[in-house]
Amino acid sequence: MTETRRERERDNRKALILEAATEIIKEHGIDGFSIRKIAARIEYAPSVIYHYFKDKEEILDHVMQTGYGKIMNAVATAAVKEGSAEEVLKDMTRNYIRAALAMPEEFVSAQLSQSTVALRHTSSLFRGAAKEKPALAVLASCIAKLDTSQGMDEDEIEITAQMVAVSTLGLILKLISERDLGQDQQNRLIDFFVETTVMAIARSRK
Amino acid sequence: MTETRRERERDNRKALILEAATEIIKEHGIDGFSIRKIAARIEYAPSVIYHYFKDKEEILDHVMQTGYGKIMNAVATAAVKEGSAEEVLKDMTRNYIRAALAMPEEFVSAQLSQSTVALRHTSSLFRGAAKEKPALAVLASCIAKLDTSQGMDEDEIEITAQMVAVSTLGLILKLISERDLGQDQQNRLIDFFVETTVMAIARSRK
Amino acid sequence: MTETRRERERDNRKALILEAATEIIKEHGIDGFSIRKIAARIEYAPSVIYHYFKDKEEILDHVMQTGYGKIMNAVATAAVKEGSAEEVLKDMTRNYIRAALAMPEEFVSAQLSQSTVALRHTSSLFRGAAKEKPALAVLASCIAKLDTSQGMDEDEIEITAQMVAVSTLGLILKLISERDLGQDQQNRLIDFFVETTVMAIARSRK
Amino acid sequence: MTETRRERERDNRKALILEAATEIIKEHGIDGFSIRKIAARIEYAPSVIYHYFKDKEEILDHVMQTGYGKIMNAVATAAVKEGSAEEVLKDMTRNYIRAALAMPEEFVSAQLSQSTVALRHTSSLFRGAAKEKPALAVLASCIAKLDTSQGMDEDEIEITAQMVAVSTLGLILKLISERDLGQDQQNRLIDFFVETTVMAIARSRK
DNA sequence: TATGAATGAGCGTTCATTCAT
DNA sequence: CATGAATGAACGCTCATTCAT
Repeated sequence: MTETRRERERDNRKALILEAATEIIKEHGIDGFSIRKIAARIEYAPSVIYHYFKDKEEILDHVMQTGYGKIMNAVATAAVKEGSAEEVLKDMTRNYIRAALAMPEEFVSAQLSQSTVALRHTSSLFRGAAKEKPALAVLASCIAKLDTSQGMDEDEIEITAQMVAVSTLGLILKLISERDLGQDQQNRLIDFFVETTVMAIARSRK
Repeated sequence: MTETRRERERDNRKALILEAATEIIKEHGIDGFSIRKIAARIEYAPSVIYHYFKDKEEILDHVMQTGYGKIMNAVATAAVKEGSAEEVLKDMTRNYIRAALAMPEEFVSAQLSQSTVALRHTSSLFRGAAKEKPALAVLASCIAKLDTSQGMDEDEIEITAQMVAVSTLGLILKLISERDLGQDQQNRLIDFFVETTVMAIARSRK
Repeated sequence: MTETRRERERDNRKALILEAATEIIKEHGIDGFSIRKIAARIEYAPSVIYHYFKDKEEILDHVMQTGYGKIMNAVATAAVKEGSAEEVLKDMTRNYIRAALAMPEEFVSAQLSQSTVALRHTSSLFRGAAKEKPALAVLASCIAKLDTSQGMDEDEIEITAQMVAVSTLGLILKLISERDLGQDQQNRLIDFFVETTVMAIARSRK
Repeated sequence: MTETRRERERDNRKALILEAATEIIKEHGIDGFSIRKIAARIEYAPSVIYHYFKDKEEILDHVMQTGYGKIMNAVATAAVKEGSAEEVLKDMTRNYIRAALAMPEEFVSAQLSQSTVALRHTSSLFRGAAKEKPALAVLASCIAKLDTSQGMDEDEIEITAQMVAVSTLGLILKLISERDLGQDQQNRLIDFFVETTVMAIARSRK
């Protein structure tokens, strides 16, 4: 029992640290993130952090994993909505973009980290990815529901989903990089992207 | 004569520094790049570097311009080739992807760096970018030559070019991230991407 | 208890740093003063200093406050003595000169430094300085007690105090510059200065 | 002959360097003064400067000497004017202050430099200084002409001149230190100082 | 005479990390 | 479990100076 409470407390403190880390990444970017800033924020000595995490990298890995989860939720939300397959696909893409833009630093670090931990989550181009990766699976199943997908085999659906995924990722990353674009232009680009991408798939077989 | 030799030697040394800088960026990314690392690599005192370049930024600028030049060359090569507009567009995209994959670390760090210097080179989503950014200009002019572009105004051509650019970037970045994919799958993805993207544009107005 | 010992040790170390800082200022002047020189002197790594002080400025502030305190003590000692206002004023001036001569390098560098930190402590010519600057306040209140001050308004008392202060400062700085003068001549100059200055004020309104 | 022309050219270049040095001190202060900045300004390589001057200090010494000369001229100008002794004394003091404020950095460095070269020029508190130091001589002769000086012996006149000199120096240094005072307050202080100082001497013996 | 190359010391500051307590 | 002390490396940059050419 005592054992369990201790563990709970320990987990609480770990969560506290990760929370602080996330906020710092949000505010200072991935490069401005440091153990000492976490310590300052949670009002502990920097060395305390090493009781809970091996090193800086371990913390980063945790933050990325959490971020990935948030994005997945956003995508999944669209998936369950009603409407034509086309509408659902547009919604999903839009949600994905919006969710990513809402946590730009976390997103970028998650997507681009070369750390093994991160790659385990984000790799999505291999053959069969649509079966292993939940995000891709949702996307693929949505594409499969389009009228035009009649006649597409599994492989083709997967690769189409992958193309949508990478294209969207490209847009998001550029939008994050060039965050000073202005709201108008940003919306214009997103709208255009969503419309043309979905339309392109919808028409691809006609 | 002596004059010229001196200049040559000076240029040699500048090149040496830039070379070292490029390697460091390859290994440590743009953020891990430092004057002192250059100095260590070329086995000179750090202060020497300031004989040849005003500051860190100037070096970065040179490196990025060089990298950018390589990419531009690859793209331009396709631009002058004969063939239908569609063929040229496909070639250009392919060349862009290949060129980027040939210098992955440099490319990634340049594209994703938030540094002002880097952004100066890579920003391409603002309105009017097609006029300022050579790479985008080439792409736009190519799109303008497609049959389907009849009736597209300048704005629409620009935003289309931007969409092609970000999508391609997304693919490249993922291909670099997941470099263990295997040659076959990589080719398959690139081919599919190029075909569907160009086709999508080619059909967009019909 | 342990708590207290720790604090004591911490304070000890802070004092050690400040001591070293003071010595360095003595030897190299305020502009030759550096964090790294402190570190070298106390034989610690430079970064240690940042455990105890926020930055260079905070250290300078402490050092100057201490120096200022010594001077103030000397002046204040005279202020509480009995005797005619004239006598007190003479004593004060004399004590000020003596105290300054006892810590020449510190005094000079503090008085002449253009650093914001130093100026914060030494500026005294602005309107209203007599209210903000303790040293000037003491001087002004003493002047106000002279018979001749009848009829002087606050402004006039302040500016008179300022004139006494700058004149005395001038004497001190020259005495420090020309430290090889010889004791006799030094005393002669100080005596003459004190007598004539006080007398000049004492008679100014008659 | 050739010899002489060479020498002339050499002197020209030395003067050029000193001129540049003076400007730099004016603009960047004594601490911002550097060999490299001189070199940049005269558009020569830094190392050239070492052909003409042993080191940084030698340049500084020259600059100070020149500055001293300028001040002396300002004081002398007043000395030859007509008017009552009191008026001349006031003018002299005012000119001295104005001249010093017009070249603050040079003045401060000259007055406070501990370098032997500088001290040779600025020392003025020793007994007999009024005979050796032109500036003090002028001041003393002026004081001697005041009505009140009847009965003052040489020694007393000298020490009075010394007191005027150090007091004025004190005012100047503080005015330079606190350069942000505002023109009004600066004028107010100078006027008050000149009036009260001269009056104090003029009345000292009555 | 003048040059450019080069050095080495120095600056304030931040950092991840270790360790004894 | 938590602390504070401490380290050593790293950062960009400026400087006075030397030296071979």
